[in-house]
Amino acid sequence: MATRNDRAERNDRALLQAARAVLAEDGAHASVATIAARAGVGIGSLYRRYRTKEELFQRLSVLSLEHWIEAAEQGLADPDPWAGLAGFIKDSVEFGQGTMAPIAGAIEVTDEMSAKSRRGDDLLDALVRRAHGAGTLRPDVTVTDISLMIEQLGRSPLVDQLRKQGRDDLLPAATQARARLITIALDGLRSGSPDRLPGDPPGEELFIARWAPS
Amino acid sequence: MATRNDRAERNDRALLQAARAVLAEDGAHASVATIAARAGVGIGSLYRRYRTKEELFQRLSVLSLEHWIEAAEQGLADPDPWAGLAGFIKDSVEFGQGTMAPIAGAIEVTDEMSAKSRRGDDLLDALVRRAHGAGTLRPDVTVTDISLMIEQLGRSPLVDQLRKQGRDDLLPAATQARARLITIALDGLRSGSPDRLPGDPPGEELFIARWAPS
DNA sequence: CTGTTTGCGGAGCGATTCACTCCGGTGCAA
DNA sequence: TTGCACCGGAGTGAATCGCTCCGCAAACAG
Repeated sequence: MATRNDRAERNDRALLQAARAVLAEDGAHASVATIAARAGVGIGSLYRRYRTKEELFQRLSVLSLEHWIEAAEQGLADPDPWAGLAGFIKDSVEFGQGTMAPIAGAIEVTDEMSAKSRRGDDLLDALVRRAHGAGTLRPDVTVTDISLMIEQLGRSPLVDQLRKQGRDDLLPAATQARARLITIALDGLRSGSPDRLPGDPPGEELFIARWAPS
Repeated sequence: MATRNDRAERNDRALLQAARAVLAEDGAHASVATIAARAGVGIGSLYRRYRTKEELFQRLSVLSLEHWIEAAEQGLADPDPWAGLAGFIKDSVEFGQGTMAPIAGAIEVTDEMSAKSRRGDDLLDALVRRAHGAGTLRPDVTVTDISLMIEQLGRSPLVDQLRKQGRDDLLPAATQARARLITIALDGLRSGSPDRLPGDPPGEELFIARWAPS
């Protein structure tokens, strides 16, 4: 029917997907021209849908937060506390939650964003508490440790760069290599690890501060 | 005595240190103006010492590789194979070896760079083989896995961004938080981990390709 | 103390890139 | 065929890039 709307919707999806990819590759200086080109869409069309670059990134943030919430809910739905937590971490890392980090502080946080962020934090908190209760998660690990790990593993310099160089042939190998790292890290999260974690447990203020305007 | 040379040398050190810091914060689009300003040095002075931006980055690469080699030698000097490897990994991550990744492919690789890189690879290989022989390192982990882990942990988006925002008060907490992640990852590297690592072992071609000109 | 040298900081240069505007063209709806 | 909604991308001023050049001050030789 509405072939016009169909196309518009397809363009919108392509734009958001391209924005995520370009953000991962170019980091903070991702340009709208690159995003539009990657989406196969004119710059003019991008600006009809989003009045400004910031608005596009805000929309992208909301979508990422929604994915994050959904993944946490799925993890809680798993009857096995450890499998639920591990699946959530794997999903978040592979989805690329960490790619949002470069724009933190550079865009204004909308009410919708902070609401969804709070909701996600609560879910993750429940997920971690449940794993602690079951005794499968090493007791000295905190929620912030896990958030930090997801962010740290979520940006793969190697994958980003290979993509930028157009070495798409090596991409599967690089992604697989990262999957191995995730497994290693997850094993380190299990109970019964030999070393005590050093230092004081990190607080939430680390993650709150970064979204403050610079 | 040679107060002139003294000052020049101090400037040079400040430049290199600033270059490393700015590279960590701004990534690929680190500008010479920013580097000079951070070092408290005029742009003109920077260009007396290094004919071009590329030359500065090449020098920085050599110094990083030298640190990498030295850390590996120290690790091999440790009589305990596991402690030697773990210390090497910790040192490399905290030194920030990963911050060099953004300029890979953007600068030409000098002969000195590739020679030192080869030397470092050999040392790391020996370090890993020794740990495997002692049985303390999980057998399915390869040298590439470890290189990748160092790079992945070596860039801390959180630390970089907090520094960019001038929240120096939170820096110690953020660094400490990363130290916890290193411990977790190291525990995951130990023998006796429950999960087999997924996928095929990654090959070296991943790291070789990235230094090729795009 | 004087004249020379040496390294210094930063204004300025052309080229490039940025986010964003504006308009002629295209193809669907009637 | 006519009207028009939407599209792509050339164009715009501003900002930033790597780099050059020059006036200046301090350290040297005499």
